[in-house]
Amino acid sequence: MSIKIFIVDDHYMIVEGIRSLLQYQKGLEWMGHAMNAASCMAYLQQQQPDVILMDINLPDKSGIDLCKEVKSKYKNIHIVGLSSYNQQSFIQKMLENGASGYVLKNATREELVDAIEMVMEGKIFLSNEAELTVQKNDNSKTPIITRREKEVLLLIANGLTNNEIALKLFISITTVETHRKNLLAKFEVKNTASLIRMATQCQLI
Amino acid sequence: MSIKIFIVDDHYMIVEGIRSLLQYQKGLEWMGHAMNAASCMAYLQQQQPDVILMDINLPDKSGIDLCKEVKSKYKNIHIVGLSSYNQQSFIQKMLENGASGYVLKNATREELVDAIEMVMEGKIFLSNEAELTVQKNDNSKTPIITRREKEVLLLIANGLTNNEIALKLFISITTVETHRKNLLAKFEVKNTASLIRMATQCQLI
DNA sequence: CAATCAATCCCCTAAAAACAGGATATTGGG
DNA sequence: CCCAATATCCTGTTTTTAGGGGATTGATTG
Repeated sequence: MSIKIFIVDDHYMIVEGIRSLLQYQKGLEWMGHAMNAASCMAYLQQQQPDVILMDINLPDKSGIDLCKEVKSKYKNIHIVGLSSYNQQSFIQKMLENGASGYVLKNATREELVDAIEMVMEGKIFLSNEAELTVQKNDNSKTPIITRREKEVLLLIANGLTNNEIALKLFISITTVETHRKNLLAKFEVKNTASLIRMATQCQLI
Repeated sequence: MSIKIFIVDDHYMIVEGIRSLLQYQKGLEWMGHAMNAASCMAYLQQQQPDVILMDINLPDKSGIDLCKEVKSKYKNIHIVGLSSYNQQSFIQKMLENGASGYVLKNATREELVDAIEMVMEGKIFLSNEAELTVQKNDNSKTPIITRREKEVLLLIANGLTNNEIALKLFISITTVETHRKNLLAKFEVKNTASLIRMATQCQLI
């Protein structure tokens, strides 16, 4: 029985490219594609593929979120993340949200087919380069910050002072100072400039 | 006579996708593709296409540089930039370096064909969204800063205090403060956090 | 249940940055 | 050569951060 493949990507060229790469591959059945998260979910109500190739960047919501949503409703669907960015944080988040693999958009046909077959066997597949990235950045410098801290961080990035943040969040200025203190500690920096810089690099802003 | 098309992109999926999109389009002839700048230049020594679709991000050099190189040797080749990023700075640099058009990777077949035909007529083609970006950011908010100011900006971004910057640049701390003051004024922000944020957005950091 | 973590609040001091309002060389381009 | 822009320096005041101590509450969780 063929493995049923579905693609979610808003780039025609990618969709066409994958279709073209896979079309004469036996054992695979092309079910179609969606260009955004909403139509993907709508499609899944009618039919379920075995494997979804899913772009990280969709117009209506991030592939990372969509991944979670799909997996929570359809446990048997295997998801392979698809992206041109070889960024550790994305890879990790996709896997945390239930993805079984991650393929870069410069993958070859062989890599793509491998990925599909491996995730069907319940294994994890990562593109060569993606795997390297994970290893290289595994002891990632991105600190774990709490929800509140992130909130404060964003407001700091927007140029608000501690006082303004306090007013906005209905908390004491001393609390804001504490959050800020913790952020500086977690990012291992000693002032606002570095904080914003690091946070930007960690794509938290 | 058919328009001869050549593609430079290191993503198989994109190359396949474009080939697939254009293969039954009459009036177009697919010449082949290169996966990097070097093999593109090598190919051009043998044969010259009419239009090159060129990715912005290549493994060995940026499409922006390759664009310049190709145009300096082969004036008659029309170049269409190809990218998933809809970033004004890239678009502008491609055009400055002799590109005739810029297409996003989520373009439809029609858009792609339009682009190719338009640039062959010597016109400029920009994807709808790319055009919007150019317009929106044309009166760009990126302020003009002096060499010294940029130097100071970078050091600020690296987390140095005014004092440390003063020591490093062999200038008085008051001078650093002045530069900082001017930076805040030019970026129209009122503290370091916003400054670093804006500077990052303007890709100055 | 004890322990941990998140979020809140407080005090204190010193350092740093923001803001105001100047001045003075230097220099490159019209 | 002159002017405008750049870079430099100054003296103030006020606001904001950084960094050092804490403490309390509530939720989560092994």
